[in-house]
Amino acid sequence: MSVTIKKIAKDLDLAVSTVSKALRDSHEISAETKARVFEHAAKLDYIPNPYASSLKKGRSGNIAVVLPEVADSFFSAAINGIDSVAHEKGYHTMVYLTHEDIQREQSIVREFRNGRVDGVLMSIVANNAKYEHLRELCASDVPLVFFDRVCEEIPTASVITNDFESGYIAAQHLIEKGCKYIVFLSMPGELAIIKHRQNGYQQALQDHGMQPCIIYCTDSEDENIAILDKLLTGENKPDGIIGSIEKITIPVYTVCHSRNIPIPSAIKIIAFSHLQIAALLNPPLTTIAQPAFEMGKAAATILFKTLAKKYDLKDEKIVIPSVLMMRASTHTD
Amino acid sequence: MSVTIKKIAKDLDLAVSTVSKALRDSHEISAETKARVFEHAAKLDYIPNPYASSLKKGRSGNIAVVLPEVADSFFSAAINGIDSVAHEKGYHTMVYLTHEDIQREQSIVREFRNGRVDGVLMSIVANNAKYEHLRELCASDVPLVFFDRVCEEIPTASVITNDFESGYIAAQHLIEKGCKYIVFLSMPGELAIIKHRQNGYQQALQDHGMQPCIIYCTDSEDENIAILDKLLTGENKPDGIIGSIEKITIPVYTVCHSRNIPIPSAIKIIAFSHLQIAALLNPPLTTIAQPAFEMGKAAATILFKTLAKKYDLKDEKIVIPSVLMMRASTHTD
DNA sequence: GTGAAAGCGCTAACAC
DNA sequence: GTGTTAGCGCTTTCAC
Repeated sequence: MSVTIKKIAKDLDLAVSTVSKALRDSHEISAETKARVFEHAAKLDYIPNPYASSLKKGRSGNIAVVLPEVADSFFSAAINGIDSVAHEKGYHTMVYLTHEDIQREQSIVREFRNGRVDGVLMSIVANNAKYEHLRELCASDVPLVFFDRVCEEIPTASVITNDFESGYIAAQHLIEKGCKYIVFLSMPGELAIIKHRQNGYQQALQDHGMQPCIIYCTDSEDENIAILDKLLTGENKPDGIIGSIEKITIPVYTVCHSRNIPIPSAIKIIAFSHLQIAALLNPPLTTIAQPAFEMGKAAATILFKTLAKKYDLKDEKIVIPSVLMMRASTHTD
Repeated sequence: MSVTIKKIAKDLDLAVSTVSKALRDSHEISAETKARVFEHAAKLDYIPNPYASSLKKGRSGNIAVVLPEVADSFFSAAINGIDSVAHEKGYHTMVYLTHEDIQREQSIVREFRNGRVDGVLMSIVANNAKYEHLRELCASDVPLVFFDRVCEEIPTASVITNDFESGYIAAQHLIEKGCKYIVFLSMPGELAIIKHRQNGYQQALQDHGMQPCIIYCTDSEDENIAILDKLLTGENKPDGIIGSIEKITIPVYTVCHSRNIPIPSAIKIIAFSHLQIAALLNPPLTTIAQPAFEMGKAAATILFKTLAKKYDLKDEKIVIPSVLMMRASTHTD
């Protein structure tokens, strides 16, 4: 096995406790002894066993990040933001993917209740109304911070973007560009962020005396293509589309291309997306871009604040606004 | 604190060792006792402390994934592949981002040598020829598997794609499409995968009696735009471009769009990229797509094989071929 | 200023 | 079949 405090103590003819204190630069150890210990530790390339000390101190030095999927560029950026804070604080980041599966989320979260991680950052699965496992996690005193996809029934901190307002802005943008029949592509389930975007959309249409129309997509890209193909080649075609989440973008463009539906002249498209490459699409896609990196960073910052000095998370609600990136899919000039 | 074996033992008037064995379904415990233990453990919602047992058994149940950056879609897909195996094996995944910084890579890897993780999956930073930290990691008996970006000086397992051949195929594809002056966009440094792609490119050009031309890009998107703008508006313009890594794609398209250089008539573009959305670019981008998910999965599979039963990693070299996705940026029809 | 000892939660000999 | 004991590597009283 590798080099331990015991070995250093033996080599220098000291007690393990002395070495332990010296390594932690305790004031009760003489400068001379500290110097000897440090030197010998460096020579042997001593690296402390993190889990031995975690067992003693009751903290692991790890945090968990729980995500529905990482393929989505939003979550990549969020992990970057989280890691930027965690690394600075000397914490290690464990990543868990739920793949939108509530059972998987439950079994993952369950394990957090016995010391593997000191805190949890989480974006919950869609299409679900179960949250007993989250309640239990909080009851176990493991701090939990939601970001992006929050569970509003759990009283803890959250970092979100202004989804209602963004939904309103997206709809208003299409209305200003002359759209008369705007469809909102939604996802089934209880996901708060989509609900809020949808409500913003509905409010905007109502404010302009227009009739909302919600279409529900699924998790299958093939099914979504079929749904959209039917919508865009049917009787009552929309002239504006709002994609409520990033992955709906690809099927929309795919159908418009395959059916030769010109964007933006026949139909204008705006999507909630974080993709930088949206600017290079054919045509460039107007997006509502979420501040993913900043949200991850803010969520991690809150978590480390409570890890450093416990305080009540439930009043910590941060809203970081999304940004409308106007491009050619809604805009002729 | 939370419920421990000790508490269960006390409640049931048993010894801790009996409870421990019962929970692990040991044959030396009576069915009746096991039943009592299981029932009581379930009732108290007992969750074992992973680091207590790891301290004892010398394994943490965690693996590390070390990546240069996670924003790139390749690495998102790779993490998915890794997680799919790790989750099945009951392991937990820790993610570390080096941001292409060798010092950060060194300090991260150093910490792996004392039990925090049982094994490491790694894609090394570019632009670097230091690997003493990797050698030390291997010397500490922590199994290391490279994927995608390997360090060839370290004798351990690796999962890569056929980079030389792909570079050759990319060049050949452009030659077949009529290109006479093909530029290869490279990155400075020692990165093996780029070197191999570049060598394949050079071989193809040589085989066709053509003169290779390598242009080195940087980590700055602005600088790359300047470099490409100069190249594409200068004296001696190329009629074919090969982008050696995904992130070079955006500046190439940006410059072509801003300078009104038509693709593919004036210039044909092919890029090494994993982006699905390449099909929606303007025009759709021909790519050499790496099997990111499969590579991550294969690398993780090798790691768990050696964690289950130690064997010599150094002869395990897996090559998973990339796929040419022919699209309109190289192809008129 | 240094050391001895207890113990974090769990496992694994080795008794009985 | 069950219990006792020692100990993984480290921290932390508490003696000296």
